[in-house]
Amino acid sequence: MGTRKSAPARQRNAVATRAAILSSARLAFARAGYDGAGVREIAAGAGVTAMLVNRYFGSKETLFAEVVAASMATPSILVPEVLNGSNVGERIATVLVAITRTGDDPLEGFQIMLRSASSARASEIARAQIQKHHLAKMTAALEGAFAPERAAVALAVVAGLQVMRQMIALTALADARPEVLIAILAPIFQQLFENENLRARK
Amino acid sequence: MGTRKSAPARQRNAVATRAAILSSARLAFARAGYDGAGVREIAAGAGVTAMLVNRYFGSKETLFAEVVAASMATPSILVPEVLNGSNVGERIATVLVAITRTGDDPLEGFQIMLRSASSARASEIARAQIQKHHLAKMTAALEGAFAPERAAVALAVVAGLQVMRQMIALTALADARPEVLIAILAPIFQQLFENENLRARK
DNA sequence: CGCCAGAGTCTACAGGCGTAGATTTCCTAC
DNA sequence: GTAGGAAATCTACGCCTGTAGACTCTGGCG
Repeated sequence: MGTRKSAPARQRNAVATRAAILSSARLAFARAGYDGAGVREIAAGAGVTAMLVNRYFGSKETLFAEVVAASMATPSILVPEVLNGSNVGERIATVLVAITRTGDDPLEGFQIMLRSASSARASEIARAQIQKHHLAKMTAALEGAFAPERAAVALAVVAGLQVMRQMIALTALADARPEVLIAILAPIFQQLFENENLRARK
Repeated sequence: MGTRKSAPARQRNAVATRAAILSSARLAFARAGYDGAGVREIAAGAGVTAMLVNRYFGSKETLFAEVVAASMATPSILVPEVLNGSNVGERIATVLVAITRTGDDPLEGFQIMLRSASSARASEIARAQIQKHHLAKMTAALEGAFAPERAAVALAVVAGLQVMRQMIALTALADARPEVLIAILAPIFQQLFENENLRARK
């Protein structure tokens, strides 16, 4: 790897290096969580040394915060545009089932959050970002009573499915035929996003 | 056996010590997950030294497996007895909302699993136990099509709520009035456990 | 062509981790 | 009352962690 001569591509480029570190960190945190991913490992993934990571981001925690902010800022499903129209439930369920099968990109932010949930500090960071980026927009897009709670429950269902299907890998979920899961999940989201269905129960 | 003198309590008692270690480990794993809980910390919680832990359980991983097995074997909600009768959804939602408010005992097994989900090995252990203890019984108790998938989705919803409400602590969920959450969650479980609602969609 | 800011690395520390082997302490049964 | 053996501890090893400070190298500018 360390060919010191003949200028191997980006050799002394601050912005590119920073981006490489950020990208490597996102991958590492998604795979191992905040505690599980080491600074040296992240640095190696970006082709630099550990110290450079701290030189650019100050500390591992700051780096994590930046990664989470970036990951959460680029959503995904449950975006406002999808929350309206007919067949909400089925449309969301279809996308969600497809995505949680392979562990695709769009839910990387959730993945990082879930794998880092054992660290109190990391959870705090994730909560702030999820509320700012996801909950706020969803709540604004929802009509009817208890929009924040319904949005949060929807996120919880997504998180739960991701945990059980991808991380724990329950066979019943991992091996299920997509149509079956969609049939089960669609009514859940339909109910959460249909305004008529909810009324105050004071 | 009998307390011989004054009260050094358990001083040299194998079974009591073993139980104390197991109990301390359950607590530690629930708070910090598999990677986050250290053997020395677990030992200190039981009033012994680290080496004794390994002497009794062989290794940290074996200890974890035993803790998970014990925690999962003593459920909790979503037991077969509750899955029948009318108002299933509302009954389950009520219990679940009450439990996830304080982080009570019954879901300790889930807590351990969720906080340890970043470790591949720990997830594997948790999956085996959850399938053996929870999924098997729930599936047997459910009638209608796709019982395993419906049971697994129900567990996913429980896990998601626990993650978002207790670990990430989304304010919308943590501060919500119980009646509101129950009103939102009840139809979800009702739908999952009502047999008539599901039909093959091949 | 020389130089210098800044990109990048090296060495090192202080501490934590899981665990292996030898050693000490105490309960119990004869 | 004493020997046996289990219960419990002590010391230690090798590895990994995050990060601090001093260091070297190099690309672009005057």
